[in-house]
Amino acid sequence: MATVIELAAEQNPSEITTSAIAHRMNLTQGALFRHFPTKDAVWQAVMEWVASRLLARIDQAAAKAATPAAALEAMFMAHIDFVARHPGVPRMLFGELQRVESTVTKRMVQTLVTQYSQRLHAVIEQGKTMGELAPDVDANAAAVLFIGSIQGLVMQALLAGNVRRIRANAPGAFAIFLRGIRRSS
Amino acid sequence: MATVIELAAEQNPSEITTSAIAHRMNLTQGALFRHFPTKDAVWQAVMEWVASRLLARIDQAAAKAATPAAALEAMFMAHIDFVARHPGVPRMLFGELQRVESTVTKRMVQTLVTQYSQRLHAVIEQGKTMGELAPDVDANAAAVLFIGSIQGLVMQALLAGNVRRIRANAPGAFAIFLRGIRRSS
DNA sequence: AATTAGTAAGTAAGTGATTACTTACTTTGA
DNA sequence: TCAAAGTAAGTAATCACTTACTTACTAATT
Repeated sequence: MATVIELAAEQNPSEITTSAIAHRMNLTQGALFRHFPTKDAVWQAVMEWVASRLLARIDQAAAKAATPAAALEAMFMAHIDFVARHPGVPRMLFGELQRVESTVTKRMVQTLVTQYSQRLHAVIEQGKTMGELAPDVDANAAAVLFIGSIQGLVMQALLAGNVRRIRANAPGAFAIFLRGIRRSS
Repeated sequence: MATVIELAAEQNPSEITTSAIAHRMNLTQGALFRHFPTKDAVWQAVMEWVASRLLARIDQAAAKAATPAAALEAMFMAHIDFVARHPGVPRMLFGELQRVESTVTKRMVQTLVTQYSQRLHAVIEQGKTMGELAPDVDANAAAVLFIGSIQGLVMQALLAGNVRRIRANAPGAFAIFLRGIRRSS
């Protein structure tokens, strides 16, 4: 699984072959099929790994924060950090969403995004009741914008071919987002 | 080219075969190679078509607007409209950006995004000097967020499998974005 | 303690399906 | 008449997956 994520950082995830995975592990291609029945099973295992790790990091970051706005910022930065550490992950997730047929792996990404959105929704609503965020904010739109901001940063990194830069640009993007939902003083 | 964009709306763009394109055009696969030397040449033609049309729509929308903020909104909605009309386009662009090697088509997407960002940058700076937008706004971060918002909406549509809904959710997302860069009264 | 049997993990060389692209030949229209 | 546009049947490469066989180790039986 670590090998697949590593390869996804170096090439188009949909073009990762079983041969490439095995070769990177210093194995022959056939050996891979002693441990996974199909290639799709490999992807399912990888997706499961990604989903659990990412959500755990997000939750951990949010738990430490004092206020809802601080929680959003911590979640944002934790996500950016996760992506910077594993540049192959967003590529894999995007790639899966491209599929039209409802494959098992696509559905796993769908549930991941759903769970992510629910967490955002909860924090935003909490921020509204606590008076930290504007009461007329559309929580759904804010969640979309939150995830979209990260996507935008990732895209910029893909364009520049520089994954490190994503960390430098993240605070600026989040600042605008927060200003867009914060209660005006 | 229209056929490719049509197919990209129905399946993973990277899995579109020359056979599928030809069949949709009621031709045999070989006939396609009378008009294009390679499959990549087809993609280059498609990308050129997309880039010129999208930028033209954006410029047209911006020209009609009275103020910079109105121009941003018009550009946003024009982009959303374009995507809703051609659901295959964002999938193609995302797919190209996934590539690691610097292919001709990837570079075309890169220039498209660069030109797009330059236009956004100009409008935002204009809005700052006219006092409509906050003077301390990071124009680069704002441009990333603008494009990211659209990506977020597209992703939501891909998740739901419903491209129409993107039009309904667009105003809410843009409202938060604008609030994030507008000069506080 | 020594032999035997069984098993998980590996290799190397297939297989059939699919793909972009080619070739030899035919049709069509100005 | 001739060139552009089309067809049908290739071709070589690549892919996921299979098969036949080997190796290293463990457990059970003698």
